[in-house]
Amino acid sequence: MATNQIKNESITRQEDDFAQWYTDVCRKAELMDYSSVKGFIIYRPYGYAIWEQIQAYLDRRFKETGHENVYMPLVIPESLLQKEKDHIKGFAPECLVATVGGGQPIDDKLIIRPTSETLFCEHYAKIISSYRDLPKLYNQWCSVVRWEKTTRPFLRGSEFLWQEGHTMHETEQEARTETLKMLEIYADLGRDMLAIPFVEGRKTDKEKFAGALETYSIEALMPDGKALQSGTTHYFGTEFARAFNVNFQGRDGRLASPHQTSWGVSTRLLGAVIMVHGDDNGLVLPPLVAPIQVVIIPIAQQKPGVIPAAREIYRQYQEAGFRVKLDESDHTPGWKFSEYEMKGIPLRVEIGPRDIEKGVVVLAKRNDGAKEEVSLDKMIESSTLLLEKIQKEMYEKAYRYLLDHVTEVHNLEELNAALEKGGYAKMMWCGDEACENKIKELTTATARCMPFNQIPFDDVCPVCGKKAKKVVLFAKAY
RNA sequence: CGGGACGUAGCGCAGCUUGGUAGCGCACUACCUUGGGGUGGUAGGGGUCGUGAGUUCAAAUCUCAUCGUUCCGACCA
Repeated sequence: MATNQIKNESITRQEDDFAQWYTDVCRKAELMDYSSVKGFIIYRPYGYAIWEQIQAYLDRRFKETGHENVYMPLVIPESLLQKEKDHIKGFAPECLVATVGGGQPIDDKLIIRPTSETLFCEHYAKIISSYRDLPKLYNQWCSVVRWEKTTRPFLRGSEFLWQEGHTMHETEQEARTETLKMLEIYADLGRDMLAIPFVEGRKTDKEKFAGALETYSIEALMPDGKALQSGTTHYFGTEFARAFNVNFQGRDGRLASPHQTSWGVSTRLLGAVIMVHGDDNGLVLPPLVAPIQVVIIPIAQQKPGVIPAAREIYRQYQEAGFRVKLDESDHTPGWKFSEYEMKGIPLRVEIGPRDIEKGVVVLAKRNDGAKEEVSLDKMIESSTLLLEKIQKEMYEKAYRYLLDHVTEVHNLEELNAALEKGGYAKMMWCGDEACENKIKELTTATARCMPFNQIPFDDVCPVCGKKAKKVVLFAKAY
């Protein structure tokens, strides 16, 4: 029987209820658990390990590009957060506020950080005084709190883990370059590690970050046809710097305001990985992000010679640098197959009496269920190639799906049809927010981004009929 | 924040309509069996029925409130 016909009965099938499938996978693959407070989840070891893989990649890339890690306080005095008016306007509705400390009321209430621009600015004001102090390229790994009304594991939580980079630059050009450079690193993460093709682009004014002059994002497309904003970078100009009195003496001797950026990705990326690659048997992890890349399942393990053979195989994988697990527990092989499929482990190695006799192992790919027998001396080499192949196949599958779900539309009927099908409706747009609002009203879809790849294909905006200026992707979004 | 559904053992559920002091499957423990797709069996352990009030001789069951989960909307990474 073909592997991919065996369905794990303990999770809802995608086609029956995609949202329920997602929640089932999150819990049954032991990625997370609910806590007793709404929107605050427990990141279980396996889920956290995936995040650690992402962290390791990004942390290396950040450091290679000159960034330093710092840590800012958890709380922001209300008075500080209020200094930049667009910023506070954007975040005030979702702030969690501490009003009592040690049994006494706190006069200047403490806001649990929803993001840390203000803290960074306050600090930068103290440590920047000359162009020689620039650029400042800081990043922090932390969690932030935003009091969300509707929460879903990884996709939207009241607390989530992320990194937030905050940089200050001498010139506008340098800051703008930084904004785009960090977006590229995020796109690399998708392409090189997560096997997710992100659409890169600029946000419309309506969708940009509170207080930013420009926001860029990477957008991923989920199998239910909805888009997921997976990371953002912002160019702030000097607005925050001026509000917080961050200034420096320039090369010309005059006082100037530095140009600022911020950028972040969060544990939402886990949600993207789960949805983009998962199937009815559970999670499917790209090899490069998988905490365990290879799982070894001994068959008839109580028969003499099986466990020693399995351990020897384990040793070889370890020595070759694979992230490998050997499961010697006394569950049946069938149980173990299901278990590790649920957890999305890219490659399974089966070793039993028949294989030992023949001097082979069976290798099974998680992404498509394909099985093959290889001789022991080719095992490591084959596994290396298979993991590369899996990574590539997963990216290509996701990329094909993306291409199939970008539809050029020339009028509102086509827009509706494209959104009905799922995915992005690619449209020429006049640039007027009123047209954006109208589309949202009619379809609930929002402008995801103006992609970098701007190839005009029509002259007029389908909503108002005026001259079109930009290519915009609309989609329903998480 | 609006609308729906749901909270009973670690997980998934039945019991509620018609109140009488809690049950099933999985998981867990022990032993046997089996092992190449969640083996089969025997014997066990575990629950103040989300929480708080109320009605009643008596509440998992009826009433009200509250908290949480989930789905669909509006708002946001």
